[in-house]
Amino acid sequence: MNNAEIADLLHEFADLMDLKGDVFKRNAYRRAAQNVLELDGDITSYYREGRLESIPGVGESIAKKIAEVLETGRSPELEDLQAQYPPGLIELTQVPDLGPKKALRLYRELGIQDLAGLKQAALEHRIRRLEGFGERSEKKILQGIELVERNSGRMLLGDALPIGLAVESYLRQNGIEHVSVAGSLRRRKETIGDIDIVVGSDLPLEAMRLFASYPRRDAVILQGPTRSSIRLEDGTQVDLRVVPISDYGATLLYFTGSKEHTVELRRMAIQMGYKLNEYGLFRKDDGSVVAREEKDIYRALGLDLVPPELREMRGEIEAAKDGRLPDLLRSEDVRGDLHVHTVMSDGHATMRQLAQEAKRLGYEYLGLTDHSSSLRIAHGLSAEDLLDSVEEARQVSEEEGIVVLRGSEVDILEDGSLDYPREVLSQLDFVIASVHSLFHMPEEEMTERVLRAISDPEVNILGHPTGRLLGRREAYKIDLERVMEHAHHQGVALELNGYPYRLDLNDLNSRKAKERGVKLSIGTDAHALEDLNHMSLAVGTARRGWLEKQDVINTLSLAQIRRFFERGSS
DNA sequence: GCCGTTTTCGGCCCGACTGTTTTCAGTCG
Repeated sequence: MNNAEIADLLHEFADLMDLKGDVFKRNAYRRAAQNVLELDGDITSYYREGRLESIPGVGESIAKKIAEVLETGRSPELEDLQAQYPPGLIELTQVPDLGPKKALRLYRELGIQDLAGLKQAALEHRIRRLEGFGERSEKKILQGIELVERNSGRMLLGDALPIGLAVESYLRQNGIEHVSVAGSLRRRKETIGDIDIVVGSDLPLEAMRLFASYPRRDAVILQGPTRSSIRLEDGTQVDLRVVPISDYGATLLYFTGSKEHTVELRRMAIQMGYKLNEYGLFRKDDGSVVAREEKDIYRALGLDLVPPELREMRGEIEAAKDGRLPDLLRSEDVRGDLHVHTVMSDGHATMRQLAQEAKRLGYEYLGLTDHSSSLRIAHGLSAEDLLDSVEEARQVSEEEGIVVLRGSEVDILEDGSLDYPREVLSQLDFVIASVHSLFHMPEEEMTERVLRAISDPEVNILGHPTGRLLGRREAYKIDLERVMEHAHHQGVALELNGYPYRLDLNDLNSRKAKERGVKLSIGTDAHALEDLNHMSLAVGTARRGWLEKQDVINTLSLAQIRRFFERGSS
């Protein structure tokens, strides 16, 4: 069993504790699950070495449960608990305003066991007859079920970010000074639940009116004194909260989260004799104000300002305490995009158009990486066409005043060999090697396949190293630990691919790579001119992975990056 | 169930909102 499976098991314990009504045990299991999921290394080695209890949140009892599951593949205690409740009960709590308490009552008093049963009971007006429920609750439940069925998935960062930033800049351009996206969007999480915007204004009605007249809004769903929601033309909902300017900093901190991070800040506040809420940091005894701005609140708690992307309870509090927060990568550090497709394979823009756009974006160089010949579906280039385009790249470079690097995204074939012969690859500026086929290999085979590929001295970057597609395809099974070790040894960079469905490596694996001394290459995998803008998604993910400028090869100057690409010829 | 600049027991974040209630439990963020 791997870390994720153990984490799932602990989450199941947590869900069941929720039903039992023990929120403290629920929280304990959740914390343990989170830490197991983000564990540096394999949980089985912790078990073998008797170090399970060194994992934060894992004590004697949870360690025993983990050990038992690793040994026997089963957890009798979990099975006993599961037997006490129908398996569909947890899904009931996905319906808004239905928590464990109500779900349990619906089960006990009406025999409702799952979403389907809930829907039927609501339609038959059986719910409104329960004490504490009424007609309105019943209607809300029906609406809630519809929401769960229709919208169980979250939005991609790539969809939410441009929308959120556009609304933000609209408000700013119309005179609102204190405005920011909040929530998981501000933290640049790979998927987003809601687009939340926080405004600080002493003229709240004005701000609300401005928001309600956003040009691309389709309808105003809700408009109150402090909260408004609009629906945009494409169906996306955007929520706005307006607070007095004096509360803006604390409110933004609060709505940015993560929940776990802000809970920790509040705990620290209490220990110091303070109280932290969405209005500010106050002295517990006399209620006087200690701090109101984000950075002042952090400082008063003895912390450096934690960038939003790091607020995930992954060690940022300790780092902020010790002045060890990373100096995170910035968009302006990136000197070129290293993963771009042209019309020669499956892209929509020509080399020249891409060069012009890259120059407009302020890049010094642009790496073109069309697909190789075996990838028929993407019109992979023949070796001849590829080599012919090397000369074209030189010409475009001269004429457009930006360096166009001719590379390739070469397929890693079944046996780990590459899709072009070495004498072809050696004439290119750089090479990305990627897996595009046979995703279901056993882990050992896939790992060997990739290791062999990056052993080739012509390869400079391993493209989208896990192959996952958000909401569409799981990562393929591969021992990233070994891949990172080998990449480090070989002087090969791992890619952080900024394509909205990929973001691969993800935040956690990017951080692992960095910690192992592996360099990252961030690229957009652009197939059209506007896709070059996906660099912001890659940078956001890189920041969540604690990456700094020196961890990323395409922050290097042209001369330096050429040297990096020369690894094989030395 | 975990954990210790108050600690091996007694806490474990805080406030708003909603719908159902005449004083509040449950849920959410």
